[in-house]
This record gives sequence, structure tokens and C-alpha cells, in this order.
Amino acid sequence: MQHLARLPKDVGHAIREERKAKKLTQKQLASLSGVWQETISKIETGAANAKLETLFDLFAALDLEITICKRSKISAAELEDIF
Amino acid sequence: MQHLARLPKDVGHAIREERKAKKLTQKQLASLSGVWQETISKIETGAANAKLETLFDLFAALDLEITICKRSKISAAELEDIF
DNA sequence: CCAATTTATGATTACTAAGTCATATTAATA
DNA sequence: TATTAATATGACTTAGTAATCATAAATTGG
Repeated sequence: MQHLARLPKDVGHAIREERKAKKLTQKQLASLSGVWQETISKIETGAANAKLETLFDLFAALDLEITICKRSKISAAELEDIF
Repeated sequence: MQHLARLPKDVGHAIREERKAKKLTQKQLASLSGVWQETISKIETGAANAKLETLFDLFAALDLEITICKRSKISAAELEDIF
């Protein structure tokens, strides 16, 4: 699954979905990533303007990476088919 | 051009390359994005642990977006050929 | 080379994220 | 529905980012 993010809150949504896809609780992800459960909650709900390092700690724990590229017209759904 | 980012500093590199590809100075990007030239410098050189909002301000000004997905084995170079 | 432009660095201030602990709210399940 | 587990929220402290101004260092173009 691939998540397009153009706004900060999109990142929180992606993290929540990936965490749930892996059947992890916030507390489990916290101990995997070193990021507090409370912080994860705020990031997932969009209540936080997280720092890059914090996000990458979460990405690493969830085995995620990001690609930065020109805004495309193709939808995220269509992109999925490529992968 | 597509930039894979697994570490915070990768994001700074990507921003710098995209800015240069668009032939913009840091000052020009600053006025486009609302982010200070000094801040852009720190982000590009990896000296800053930037906040999400700041990065998205820069992404928007550079017409970039990010996709979050599972870490792949395919290299960034190979990915380029698809796009 | 020199001058102009661009980028980096240093200091100060204001703001806010993250850690920390406690607890309230919500969701899941026995 | 009672109990437990999961998530959200609140307060406080610490630390570090971003804005801001000034200027140094590096780069570029003539």
C-alpha cells in the first residue's frame, strides 16, 4: 500500500494505517520506535507538527520509506497497480 | 526525478536538488514558500531537524509531494525508469 | 581577480515538539 | 456490562526549531 501525502495530516493518516495493517498498538510501536505513545497519538490524529527525526523513527519501525517526487496527476490508486 | 529518503538528511538533499533543477536560489524559494533563507540552508545541509509543516511548505513551493510506502529492494535509479 | 550574488553561520527571542507522568475517554472482549 | 486494554488529553519541563537580523564565507560572473 502506498500513501500519497501533500499535507502534514496525510502523514499521520499513513502512519496510523500502516501501524494497524501490522496489527500493532501505539504502545507497541512506541517501544519499537522509541517514540512515546502519547506522541504517536498526537501525530496520528494530526494534532502535532512533528519533527523529521521523529517521523523517520516511526517509518523505520514500520519498515517504510518515502519518495519525494513531482506532483503527479495519476492517483495513488493507480500508482498501486505498478507496485 | 524521484528521491528516495530513509534518513532525515535525504530530505534536505532532495530539496536542494529540486531547487537547483528549478534554477531557484534559496532566497527565491524562501519568498515562494514563506520559509526563511537561513532555515532552508540549515535544512538542505542537514543541520536542522525540521518540522513537518516547514517541509511541506517547501514541497508545495517546489511542486513536490511525497509517497510513503514499504521499503523496497528496487533502487531509486531503477525506479526512475518507470517515471 | 574583483564585485556581486548566494549560501552559511552566529546570536537572540518566541514558540512548540517531545518526553514524562497522570488520568480521562474510548474500544474491545470476557 | 464489567473489566481490561487502547487511545486521547492535560500539565509541566526541557530542548531545539524557526524567525529575525547581522555578517562571514563561498560561489559565480564579468
